[in-house]
Amino acid sequence: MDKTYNPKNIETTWYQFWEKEGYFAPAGGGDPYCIMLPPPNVTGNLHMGHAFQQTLMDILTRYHRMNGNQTLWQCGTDHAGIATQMVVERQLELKGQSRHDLGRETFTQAVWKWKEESGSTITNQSRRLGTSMDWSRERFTMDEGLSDAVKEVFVRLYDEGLIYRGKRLVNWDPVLHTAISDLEVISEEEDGNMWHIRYPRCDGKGHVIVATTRPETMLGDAAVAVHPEDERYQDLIGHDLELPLTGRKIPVIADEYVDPEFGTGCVKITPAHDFNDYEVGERHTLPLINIFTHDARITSKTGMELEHHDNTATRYVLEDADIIGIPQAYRDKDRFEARKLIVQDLEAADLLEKIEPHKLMVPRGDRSGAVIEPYLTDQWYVKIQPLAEPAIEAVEKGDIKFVPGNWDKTYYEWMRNIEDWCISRQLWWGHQIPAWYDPDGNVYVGRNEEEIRQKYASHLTPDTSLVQDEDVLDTWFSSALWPFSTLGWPEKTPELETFYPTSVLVTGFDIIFFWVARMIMMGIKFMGDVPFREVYIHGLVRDSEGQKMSKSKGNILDPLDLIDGIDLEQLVQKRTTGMMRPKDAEKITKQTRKHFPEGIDSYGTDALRFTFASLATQGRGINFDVGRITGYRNFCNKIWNASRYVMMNLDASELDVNDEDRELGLAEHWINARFSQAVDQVNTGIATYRFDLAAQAIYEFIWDEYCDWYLELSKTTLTDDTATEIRKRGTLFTLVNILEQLLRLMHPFMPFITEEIWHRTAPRLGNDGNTIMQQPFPKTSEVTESARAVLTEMSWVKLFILGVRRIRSERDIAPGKPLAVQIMGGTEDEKSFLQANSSYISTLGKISSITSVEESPDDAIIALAGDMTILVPLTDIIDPKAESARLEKELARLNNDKGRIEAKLNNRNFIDRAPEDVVNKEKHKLEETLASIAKLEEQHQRILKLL
RNA sequence: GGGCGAUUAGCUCAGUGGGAGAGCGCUGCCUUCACACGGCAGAGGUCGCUGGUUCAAUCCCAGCAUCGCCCACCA
Repeated sequence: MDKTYNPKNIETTWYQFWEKEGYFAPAGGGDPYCIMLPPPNVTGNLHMGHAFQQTLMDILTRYHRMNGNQTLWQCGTDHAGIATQMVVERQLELKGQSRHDLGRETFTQAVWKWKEESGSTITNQSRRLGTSMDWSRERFTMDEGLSDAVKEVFVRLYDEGLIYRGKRLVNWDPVLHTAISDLEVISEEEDGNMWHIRYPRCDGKGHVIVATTRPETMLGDAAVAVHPEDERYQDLIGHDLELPLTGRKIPVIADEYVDPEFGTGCVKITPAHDFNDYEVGERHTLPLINIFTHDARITSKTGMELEHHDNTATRYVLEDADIIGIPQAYRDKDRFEARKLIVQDLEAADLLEKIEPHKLMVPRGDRSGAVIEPYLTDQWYVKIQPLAEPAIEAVEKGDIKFVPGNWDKTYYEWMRNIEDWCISRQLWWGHQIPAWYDPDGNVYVGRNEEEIRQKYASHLTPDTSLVQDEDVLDTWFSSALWPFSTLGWPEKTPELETFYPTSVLVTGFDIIFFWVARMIMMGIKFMGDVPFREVYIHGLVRDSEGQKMSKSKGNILDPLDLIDGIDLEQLVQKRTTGMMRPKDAEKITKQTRKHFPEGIDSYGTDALRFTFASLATQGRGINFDVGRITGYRNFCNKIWNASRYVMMNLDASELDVNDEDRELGLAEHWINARFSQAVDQVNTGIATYRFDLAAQAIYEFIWDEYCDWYLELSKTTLTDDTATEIRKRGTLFTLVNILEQLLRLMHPFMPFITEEIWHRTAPRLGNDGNTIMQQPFPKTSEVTESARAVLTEMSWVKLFILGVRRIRSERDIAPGKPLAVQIMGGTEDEKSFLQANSSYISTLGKISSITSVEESPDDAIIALAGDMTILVPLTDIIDPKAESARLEKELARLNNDKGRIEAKLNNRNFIDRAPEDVVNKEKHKLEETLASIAKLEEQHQRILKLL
């Protein structure tokens, strides 16, 4: 074996082997265990969030597979409507083309082509992480099967009246020309102004002042509202105002929506361009006056008919620029340009009271960055209330459990205030809505045109032409079906039968609303059961300073760079290419050079995975510090070298470790008992999704127990010429046996290094299995009385050794110099511990002799091991001053303890009310402390004499 | 405005109603035949503040301060 662990050589080889052998597919007859991979965008790249999440899922998957479950990790990718379409549109842009130049069919073909080319990027990146997904079952949300499921759901919901089409205000992206959901709108505070505009009264009695952050929308005003009880404006209610610049008259209405305290107490009402105003308009039957085009330019359309708006009683949609009274100068102008003109004109007409700087929340599309416009369009909606109610109930009843538990509050909060889901998007890439229109505009919904012609044969003659709705469905519509569509629904497949409901969903809190809630609703609706029993919500990966990782901040870490390493120049280049704002390049370059002066080292997959596991605490933010991964890379090396030690000793010995005639010493019994405890901790950690605690248990066991103590203890036996053969065999066996079990314990966390070492280890124990993946997870053993005795004995032995080491270190005695040690006192147990383990103690403490004395010599340094006093007489080396100071410090600490315990025990209430065992514990503690103080005090007196 | 959460060693974070922990960093010693990606020993914290409950509070409760996130949003 090499002296240093080198992950590069082994990782891809093992992965290819696993995949080729089909080890990722469900097998065996155990209880099913299934995880659905949140499908990443098909054209995306694997980022730290994916890597983190997939590591956790892989740990669960490998763990359950080893525990004998029939385990499926269902993988696949998402077509990601807007994101993917934008990527391809950007490519066209470079060629000076738009999607309209190609036309819908050619464009979607181009997207498919791009999907075929780049779709494997992210899945291959996943493979580098060692993820044991069942690639043979990989799905894509626009697969034929999944598209069938989408149509099926749409048609059934429509037939039940749970999908409808309506003209409503939506969040309109004027760059992408599509509706987007509330969740895709990001509002951030920006600097703006508040314009105070005078609206003249028609009766000539002056004017009222309205304030707005968006003066251009005044063209679409349908009224001015005041609070019904606002005394200042009672005489105005019902009267008309002149709407400046348009020649229109608008009424003053009374509505409780108005806050009389705010501004002048007069609010302009623009029903077609503001969500609140829309509702006010609905209450007062105001017309919807649409002043914008799809590009958010001022409309120039004329000759339009008044359109009846059928959702409410009698509301009219006004879209005709002449009727609205839009001055010629504004028509076709961009909204921001129009704003300037309008403000100028108002000023010229002396209708502008004042302009105040004002901070406001500006809504922007999360994909395009464009300012979102509330805009009146025809869209498809899912009536959500009937679906939300059982979904809320499922969590209330405990059919679904959130981990950590308090996420259910967030879920309830959203689900109880949920509004109908707008599912149509004006894109070309996605599932086209299965609705067709006849020439009269009547709508027919069905799985395909043929079905519709049959279903509606009474309405349709064979020669009636039908045109399919141009819109596509929101990406999340198909994602919502993922837990059952991937298993074959609407067919009744064996996989569906076996794996639905799935075991757990592992996801970030950022998509609880987008995805989790919708899967729950759809799962209950169409499968009659929840899609998963548990939802484990993990934190989001941020940089070391807690900042979100983003291209524009230039703080992105690529998980593959952490695995393979990257030099500084390449890293800088990677971070500064393809940026939205090239200006930032300089700053990012500087920052990167400062943070990573040497670039990024190669750490290997296992170190990265272990880092992720150890970071998986319950917090919301996971701050990823590269220093952390260094520590776990070192840990991998530690494991590697511990194994190397074991192998070297096996090779050096002629003993057959598989011969069952062997004898175990205290160290062997001890490490076996400790191992069982470690397994227990790992089981608990995984069962409670505390991957950090599980990882910590592994780390501590290996480093602090197996390496620091057991390996050292084993040396005393193996190098002892007087040790018996069966004793040495017992030691060798325990070394390799614990190692082999450890590898299985660690495998879910670190698949590669464990597989590699396992193949060198397991054969020594007569196990010639093909892969560690298919080996059983280690079992715990019961903590017996004798195991407890072993733990007690060993901890005393350690105490003794630590005492000697401290004496050595604090008095600067050379580490190699053997010490003559004297002992005094001690309980019968301690005396027998010492006798039985003198070999361990002498070797690890580098002790030349141990003699028992009745009285302490004056010139000795002291340490305590329980009741036993350890003395090292060192006339030539001792510095009485230093030793006195050390003892004083130690005594101060003990006296402090003594004071605290005595105060407790002197408190009557404590004696009376505290549980008996707590009181006894304190009494015992006091005895020990007093005894220690007595011993140290005595020694202190002796040392003082030397001064 | 509504909701959720955080505040523990220089940094990043675990943790428990009854003796404050880890990793990294730091200090000293050690190139000892698994490992310097190492070994041994050590320094360092009034557990945000103020009250309350309790025999006992870093932990439970209330208030405050600071910070963060989500949702909504007053024109």
